[in-house]
Amino acid sequence: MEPVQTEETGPARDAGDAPDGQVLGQMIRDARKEKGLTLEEAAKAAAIGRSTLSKIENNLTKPSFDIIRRLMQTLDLKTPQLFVQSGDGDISGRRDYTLAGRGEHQETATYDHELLCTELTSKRMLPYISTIKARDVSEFESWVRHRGEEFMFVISGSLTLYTEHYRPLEMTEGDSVYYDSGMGHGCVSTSTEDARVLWVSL
Amino acid sequence: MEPVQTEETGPARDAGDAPDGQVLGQMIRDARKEKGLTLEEAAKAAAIGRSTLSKIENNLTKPSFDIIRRLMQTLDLKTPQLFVQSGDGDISGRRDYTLAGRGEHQETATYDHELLCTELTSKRMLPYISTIKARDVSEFESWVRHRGEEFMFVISGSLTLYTEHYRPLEMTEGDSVYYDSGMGHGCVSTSTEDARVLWVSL
DNA sequence: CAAATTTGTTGCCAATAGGGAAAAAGTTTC
DNA sequence: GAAACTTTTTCCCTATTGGCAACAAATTTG
Repeated sequence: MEPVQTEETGPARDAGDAPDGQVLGQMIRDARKEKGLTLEEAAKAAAIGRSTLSKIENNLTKPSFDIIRRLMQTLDLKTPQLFVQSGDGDISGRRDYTLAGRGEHQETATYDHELLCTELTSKRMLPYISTIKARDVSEFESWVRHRGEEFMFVISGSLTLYTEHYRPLEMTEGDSVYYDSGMGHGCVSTSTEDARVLWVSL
Repeated sequence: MEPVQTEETGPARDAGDAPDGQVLGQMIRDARKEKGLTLEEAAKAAAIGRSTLSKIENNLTKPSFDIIRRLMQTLDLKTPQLFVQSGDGDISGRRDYTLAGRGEHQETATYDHELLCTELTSKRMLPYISTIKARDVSEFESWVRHRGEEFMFVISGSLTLYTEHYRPLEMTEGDSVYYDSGMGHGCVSTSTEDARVLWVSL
């Protein structure tokens, strides 16, 4: 079988189509419409003037940071979309898949990582499958720690997840955990076979 | 066994400690220092005046949206932290886990979703395990479609993933895919048992 | 189809952000 | 410890934002 792995088709990159200069207003307007709010309602909810909102939606003004924040709250806008910059690209209309066991391997002292969907470089989440090599906490010289959030799902085996501020968490097949990866953390296999987990970090 | 599921300990919520009025400057300063940049270097890199940056760091001015964006690029600031509002909070120092099969169920015509780690409401990724009920594309009245990115991992069984712009993708246990969820998409089980997948959307 | 009401857009003006340059504070060097 | 240099803060000024209110457009009502 060939290492078929990635495809790049479809509407692909709409380069300069980011909230940069223009589209921001449109995004906000869409969000507002989607919630079925009028300018006045939305404006009041966000505690800003309706004119201001109008101007923002028509790109007649570059909103300030806190105005944006208020709008995000009101309209349930997710941060990511807003910050797409033309250049660092989004994944509009893209797809990438990885067959079981065909990810890109990367080994450390305590883990054996298999990065998934690596062809899609501009994606925002980082998924990988890891085989836990560590068998004892002492094998970690230092905690893994990096700003962001992390989700972990136990594919097979069982393990203990150590996280700062908390007591160790015993996990087995099918269990999952979500945590602030800014906290130090590390996994240790407790099953006879090495535990395998799926990690998604952000 | 009791429905033990979530824990809230550690440094937890620092309530009004959000970038709201004050802390934003501190965050930016920290980020800059961490990269070992001087005001001038950072300012130049972000294409803004050094005085401006100084004022922002000292909370003497409320930066505009695009200034913030430029800074985020330059300083590798992640969006989430910046937008934490006192109230909806971030997940700093938090952790939440879900034991196998104990997630919050949510059913649709074609899927049976089990939401994971739901106690951590302010998390940015949305992980859930789904059992694919659909057995034929025709069962989808319309594609699922929502702005964002999505990662999927096949836990068991096999399925066909239909996505707009692409030919259907056959997947089995251990395969994974990452795609723009703005594209219409839908899954159909092809194995005798219903396929189970782990989804993480953003 | 005109009046009434609601929704969205434009002027206008006070308040303030952002940049240049000078002053102040902090470092290093001799 | 003063001089030389670097880094940060403070003024000052112009450009823009954001809100109020008047205006225009669209929708509803009688």
